Parts: sequence; C-alpha cells; structure tokens
Amino acid sequence: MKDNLKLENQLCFPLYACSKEIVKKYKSILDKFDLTYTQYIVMMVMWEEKEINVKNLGDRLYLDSGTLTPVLKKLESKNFIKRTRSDLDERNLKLLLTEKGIKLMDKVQNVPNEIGKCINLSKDEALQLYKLLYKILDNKE
Amino acid sequence: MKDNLKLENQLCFPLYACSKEIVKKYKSILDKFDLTYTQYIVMMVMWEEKEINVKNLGDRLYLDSGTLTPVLKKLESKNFIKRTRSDLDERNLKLLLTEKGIKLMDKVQNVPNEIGKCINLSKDEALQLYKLLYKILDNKE
DNA sequence: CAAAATTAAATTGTGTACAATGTAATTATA
DNA sequence: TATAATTACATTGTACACAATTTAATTTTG
Repeated sequence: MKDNLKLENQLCFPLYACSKEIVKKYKSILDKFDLTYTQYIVMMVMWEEKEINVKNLGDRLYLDSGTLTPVLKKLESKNFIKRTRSDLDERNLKLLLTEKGIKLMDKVQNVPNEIGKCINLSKDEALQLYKLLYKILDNKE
Repeated sequence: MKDNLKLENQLCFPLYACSKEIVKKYKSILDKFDLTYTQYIVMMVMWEEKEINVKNLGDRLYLDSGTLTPVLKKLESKNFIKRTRSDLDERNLKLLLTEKGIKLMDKVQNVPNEIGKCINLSKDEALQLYKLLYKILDNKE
C-alpha cells in the first residue's frame, strides 16, 4: 500500500478532527448559556454588527440559509435576536439583537479564555496556526 | 465591545471554517467514487488495517458508534466492507474489506493529490500546520 | 459461582451542514 | 414596460456528529 492514502499522512484529517474536538469542548462550556457552537458564532457576529441580513451573516460564517434559517429561528425563540423583513427590500431578513441578546455578551466574556486554556499552544504557535488557516480560507474565495 | 469576542480574534473559528470548506472540496472530488468524506476516511483506515472493530476505528477517527454504525451499514450496502461479529467476543463487530473495497483503493489513488492542489500552502507551511494540529489533538487525549 | 461492573454496538433525539429546489421580491433588459 | 434574470430566504432530503440510553456479551468481584 502506498503511503499517500494513509490517514497519518493527510493534512486534512487532523484539521477535521481538531475542529470537531474543539467544537465539542465549546459545547461543554456553552451549555450553561443555553447556546450551541453555531448559535454562539452567530451571536458573535450579531454583537459586532448590531444589524445584519442572512446573506451577509452567511458570508461571514461560511454558512448558507439552509443551515442558518433553523439556527436563527432557534435564537429568536430564545429571545436573543429578532427577525423582521427589511422595509426597503422585503427579500432581506433583518436580524437584530434583543435586550437579552445584548446582555448575553457580558455573560460569555470568559468563554474565549476558557477555550484558550484547552489548547496547549504558545502565543506564537497560535498566531502561526491562525495565519496558516486564513491563508487556506482566503484562497477558497 | 471588547475585542475578545470578535470573530476575527478567535483561533477556533478559522479552524472550524477551514475544516468545513475542505470537506466540501472533498465532496466534489469523492462524488464520482460514490463516497462521502466520512466514508472515505473509514476506508482509509480499512485499507491500512484490513480488519478492525468499531471501537478501534472510532478511536482512530475521533468518532463514536452513534456516527459510525450508519456509515458502516452504508459502506456494507455498497459492498465496500463486510460486518460480522467476532467469534472470540461477540460484542465486537469485525469489519473486513471486500474485493470491491480493495479495488477502490486503486481508484482513489489520486484524491490526496487533487486535494493538495486546492490548498495553497508550501510543503513547509503544510508541515507546520500538520504539527500544530497534532499538537492540539495529542493534548486532548 | 452468582451478582455487579464493565465493555462494545446500536438506538434515539437534537442540531447542524449542504445540495438542490421553490417562492417571492427586485432589478435588468429587450 | 412587460418579461427575463437575479437575488434573498425558506424548504426538502441526505448525511453526519454526539450525548444519553439501551442491549447483550464478557469480566470482575464478593
């Protein structure tokens, strides 16, 4: 058997496995805030943008409406966001933070720190990794 | 707003996004072999091991029986593997390659190469990334 | 040795992901 | 300006992914 099909020689497998393991870690941390990882990254964009439509949100998160629609409905049912159609263009769904959604930001302040503790990389290594990942991502557009 | 909750300052988000984008790329390449990405990495382990049980397969792939059972049934229905209980310990499900499963290895020889072309990293950068990812993974055990 | 504990898979329920398609609103064009 | 093309979002169908539970087989222990 040639080595090129061995799992240990793949670059993509550790990427896939690592992503899953870290999302799993997030789950254990986010549970107490009644958030999933996907809901959490949606909220991160909301805290930055205050107002955004599904299309632009999807562009930021590399997700499409098929994934986002149910997630956004869930976040609305939890009263973290509000969903209303734009007046200017009724195709656009305007996403807005609620009071509860704004308050959530304070509550999760320590999440990035907690996650950081689970990843045993030095500051320099983390930065290296960050740059390599964005180099791949930027190429895919 | 503090910067610690900005999406662009997270290390985990590009990991998550990158993983998804690459799996998507795999999908387009693996389609012609009637394989999904998950089925493909299961087959990679099978080609290496010839025979393995679900538990050990899951340890290799960071997947549990809840995920693997339906994937393995699918691979069996496509005649790539055979599933039989072990004689020595009936709790163990013995996974074996079929003739068709062995032949599949030749057909996908070029997949790693095709994927490589989608990732614009130098050999050195790819190795760096590989090491950083396994450093995180090894810590999670 | 019999009951308890452990182990391996399977099952169930929830939540993504994404391709493909559908629908309604808006924009471009003949 | 009516129709065609495009756009934004929702829906449908398929395939993971994982926590929690169940079931059956094996091992440990009192």
